[in-house]
Amino acid sequence: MPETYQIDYENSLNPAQLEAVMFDSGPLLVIAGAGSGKTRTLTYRVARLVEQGVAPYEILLLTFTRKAAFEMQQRATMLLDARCQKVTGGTFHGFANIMLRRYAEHLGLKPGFAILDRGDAEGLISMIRKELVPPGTGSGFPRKGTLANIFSRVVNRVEDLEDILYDDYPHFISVLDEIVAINKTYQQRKMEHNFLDYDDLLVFFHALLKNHPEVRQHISASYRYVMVDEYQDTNLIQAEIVALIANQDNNVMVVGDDAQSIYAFRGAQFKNIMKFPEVFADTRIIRLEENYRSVQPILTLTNAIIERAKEKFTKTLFTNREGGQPPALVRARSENSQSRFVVEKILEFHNQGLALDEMAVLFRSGFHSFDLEIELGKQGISFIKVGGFKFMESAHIKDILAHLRVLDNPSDRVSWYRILTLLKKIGPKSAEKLYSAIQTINEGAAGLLAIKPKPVQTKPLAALLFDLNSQSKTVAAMGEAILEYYAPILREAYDDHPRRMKDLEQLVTIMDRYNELPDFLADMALEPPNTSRDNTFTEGSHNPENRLVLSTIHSAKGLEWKTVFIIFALEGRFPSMQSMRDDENIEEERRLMYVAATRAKDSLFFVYPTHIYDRASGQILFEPANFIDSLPDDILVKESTETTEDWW
DNA sequence: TCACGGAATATTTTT
DNA sequence: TATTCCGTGA
Repeated sequence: MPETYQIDYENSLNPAQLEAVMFDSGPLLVIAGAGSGKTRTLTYRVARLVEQGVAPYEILLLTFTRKAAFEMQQRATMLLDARCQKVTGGTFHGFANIMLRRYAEHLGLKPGFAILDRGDAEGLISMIRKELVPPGTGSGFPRKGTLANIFSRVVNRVEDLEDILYDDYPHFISVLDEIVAINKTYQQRKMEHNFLDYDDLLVFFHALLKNHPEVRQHISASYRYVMVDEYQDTNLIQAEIVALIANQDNNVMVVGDDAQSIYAFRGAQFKNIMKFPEVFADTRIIRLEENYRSVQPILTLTNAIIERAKEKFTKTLFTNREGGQPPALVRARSENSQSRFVVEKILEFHNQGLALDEMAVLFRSGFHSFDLEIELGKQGISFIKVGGFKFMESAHIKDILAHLRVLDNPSDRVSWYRILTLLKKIGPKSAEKLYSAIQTINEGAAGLLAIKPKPVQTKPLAALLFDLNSQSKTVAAMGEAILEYYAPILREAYDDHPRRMKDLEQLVTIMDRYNELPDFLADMALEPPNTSRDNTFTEGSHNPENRLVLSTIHSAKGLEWKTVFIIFALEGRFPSMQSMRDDENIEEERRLMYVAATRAKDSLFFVYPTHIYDRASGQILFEPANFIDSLPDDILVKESTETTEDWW
């Protein structure tokens, strides 16, 4: 009740935000439109609860990335004080990991389980594929990455593998049996080795809450206030986890925007938002509709895009930002012509004083920017490309981690395989033999030393592992030793080894914070080190070197730029060919277009090339994206890069 | 059995 | 662009 608050909420927030922040107990759904101050609202509410006397550790703040959780904690701390750092914040996966280690025995799990990151999972799958499928099966068979995707979808969408294949990978239907067999072995092998992949973390945590009421009650009672960010991106399992944890007090606040749900391919159900008021009786719904980002002409257009969506919570965003030009749809005659148009415009803006990092080029898929990248290179415009899988690839980091994994879990076949094949003259076959020999000896990682007919090349590795195994070193000291051993291998394998070596040195610095090897390894899987040059770029802040941003739309979510170009706004590219089969997918593409367009503050351009040959379908693409093209001329200007219409 | 080079292939991404 | 897969020669 009306105490005096330290923070001046009333003057810092608009009425809708204020209502959400002051909301006391019970279920609350906040529908937060693009650019409406969603994060602000969440952080103020955390601060407010703490200020009012709620114990910080009784607040659970679930997000999709660690960065988001961390940022909110920081901001709340700045608003109030250090108490906010004690809020339990993290990702669904991170929280599941902690709970599973604590309650592992209830599920018959060993608490020391290792977490497989995406690369590990692919490695294991690839191994199984080689065992089960004869090598000649070639191009009609999914690659390891695709297999990992398929298996993950089965879990996240709670569907049969067969259905997933029919829906998303019809061209692989002919090898259904083999894929099913690989999946079965994959699931078995994880359990044999005490591995959990990312999906397992959620599945097991869900099972823990659902099948063990006493555990559930205990967890539920510990977290009396639950908050979930980006609720439109939760899948069924995550939504149930939220409901199970909240069950005790029902003090659960979820924040999201159904119009910005763009992760259906990994199981996100934007309908979770629609259903929230059904699951929780007496849900209070608050809409944040004031947009603080875009000028009116852009907002008019984005409202028009989303207005045509089939199913949505109705809301109309408004802004007080005056002025601005209507967005443009620009036709180019070829991909390269599109690239040159974008480059020209960027130079134009830049010459007028707009910094490069105030502009972004967005696209549906990573490869859409290839030609543009070349063109930018020619013009000497420096850029940074965000999105794609790069950050988890970094082979050198994985090499180091594999050495540590083997120490932690000597039956980790994937890691053994990795570190053995780094050695000269050791390929798959030799690695396999050595691995089984090590398992037979059963002396842990040091077992490598004890193998009788041992190839000479393994000697240095054996010595290293024996050394690490016998002496009790700190985690960081282990890292140092491995690094010393690994340096020559690195130098030979990569011509950019100095940069990679810096990454590794930083990895050792991170290791210094850990006392226990298993803790370090778990964190590395859940929170891979941000060492690559690309990751110097952080959300919301300007990239330090003032470079133009190229990004997939998925990676651009939550960010904003003064000027935004959306390229390949072309039927068959965006919306993508695969999505054009059914309505649900088309709707997702529409939301994706909405997310892309709402990134722009001052100017917005859609560009599409014509005469694009699509290899997969054999068609020539030339129609502009219908979501955009169908909009009335008074809110969208249609242009062409050619004044003379010599198209053919 | 391994290493290397060329060809084919590619949604979207977080954990 | 960059990664993965396959065929070839040592």
